[in-house]
Amino acid sequence: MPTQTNHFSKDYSPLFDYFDTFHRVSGEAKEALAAICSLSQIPKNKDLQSIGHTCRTIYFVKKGIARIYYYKDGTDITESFAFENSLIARVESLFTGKPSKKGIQVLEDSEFIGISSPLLFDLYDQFPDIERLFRKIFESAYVETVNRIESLQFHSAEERYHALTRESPDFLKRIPLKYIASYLGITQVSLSRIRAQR
Amino acid sequence: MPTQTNHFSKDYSPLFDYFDTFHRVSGEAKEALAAICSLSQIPKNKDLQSIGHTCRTIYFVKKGIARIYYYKDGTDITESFAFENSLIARVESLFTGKPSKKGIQVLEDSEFIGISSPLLFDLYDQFPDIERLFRKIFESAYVETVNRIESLQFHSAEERYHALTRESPDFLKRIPLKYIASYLGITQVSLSRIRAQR
DNA sequence: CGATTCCTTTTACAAATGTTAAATAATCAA
DNA sequence: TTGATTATTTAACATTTGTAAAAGGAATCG
Repeated sequence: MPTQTNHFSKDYSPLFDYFDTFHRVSGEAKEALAAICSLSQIPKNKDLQSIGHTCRTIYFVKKGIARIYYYKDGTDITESFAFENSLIARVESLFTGKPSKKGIQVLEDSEFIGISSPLLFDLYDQFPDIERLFRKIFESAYVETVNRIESLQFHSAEERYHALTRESPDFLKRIPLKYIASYLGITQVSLSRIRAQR
Repeated sequence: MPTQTNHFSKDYSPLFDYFDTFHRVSGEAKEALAAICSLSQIPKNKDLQSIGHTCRTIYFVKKGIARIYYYKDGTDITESFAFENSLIARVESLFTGKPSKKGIQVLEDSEFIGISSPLLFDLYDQFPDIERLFRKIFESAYVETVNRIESLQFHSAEERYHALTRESPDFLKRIPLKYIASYLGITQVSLSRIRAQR
C-alpha cells in the first residue's frame, strides 16, 4: 500500500482535474492547494458537517453522495445534493462566517477531499490565480442556483419531477424518494402521487 | 449645468460608496473602473435590456427600480427586483456568455450606472483588487439567492408574502402587485386572496 | 373633464397539494 | 431467516392555489 509522501498524491487528482475545467493554475499554486486539502471517509447516513457549526471546509465528493439539509418546523428539508466530482459547502455560512442552520449528511459510504476555507482565503493573497479559480467555481454555482429558482418559482411539482428524471436519472437511482420530495419542494405523498401519474 | 470633465464625477459616487462596503481598491483601480462606466436614464416601463440579448453590462441602480423578467407559457414572470444602491444583471447570461431569455425592465423613471462586463473582466488581469471586489459582490449575491431558494422551497405563499411586508415594505409601496405575485411564485388572484386574509 | 386603459379585487369552480393514518414493500441487523 | 425498522404507496379528506370571467378602482391621456 503506497504511503502519501507528497501533495501530488493520486488521491487528489480528481479534484485537480475538476479545477482544470474552470481555470488552470501554476504547479506552485497546485502544491499550495494540495497542502490545505485532506481526505475523509464518512459512512452512510452520518453527518459530514453538523447543524449549528460554521462552515470552514469546502468538500469535493470523490465517491458517494451528500446532501445539505435543515429542519423547518421539525420537518427534514433537503436543500441540495452533491454527487461525485462536485463541490459541496453551505455557502451562506462559508461567505458570511455565521453558524449554519444547515448540515451536510452523507447518503452512501463516501469519500471527500476537504479544503480548509480559512487557509484557502489566505492563499488568495499569495496566488491571484487561486482566487480566480474559485471565483469561477462559485460563479458557476451561482448560475446553477439562479436556474434552480426559475424551476421552483414557476414550474409545477410534476414539471420539476419530470425534469429531474430527464436531466438527472441518477438522482432517482441513488437517492431515497423522501429526500427528493423535499428537494422538489413537495411532500413525499405528493411525489408518490406524481409518480403514480394521475 | 456642470459638464463631466473626469471620471471622478460626483455622478458615480454612490457606486463607489457601494463598492467600498465590499472591498476598498486603490485610486488607480477606481479610475480604471470609472473609465468603463456610463450613465443612462430610462423612462418608466421601458426595457433596460431586452430578452434575447447577451448580458454585457452590469447595472447599478442610482435611482428608481428595475426588475428581471421572462415569459413562461406566455405569462410574465418577475425573477427579481433591484432598488436604489444595488446591482442588477442577468447573471446566467453574464457568466456563461449565452443570450438571456430574460429582460430587465424599469418600473419608475430611473437612472443607472452601467459597467461594461467585457471591459471589467479585462481589468481583472490588471487589478487583482478589482477581481476581488467583484468576487465579493457576487459571493454576496450568491448567498442571497441561496436564501431565496429556502423561501421558495418550503415557505407557503402566505409566509412569503408576510416575510416580504415585514422585511421589505418598500416593495409594496413602489411595485405593482401583479409583479410581486409572480416574484412570490403565485398568481395575482392568489395574492389578492392572501391580502384579504382569509 | 370624460374616456380609455390598466390594476386589483371578487366570485365560482377546478385542480393541485397538504395532512393524517393505514397498508405495503423494502431494508437491515441479529 | 426472522423480526424490526425504514421507505413508499395508498386512501380519504382538508386546504391551498389556479383559472376564467366579471366588476370595481385608479391612473393616464387627449
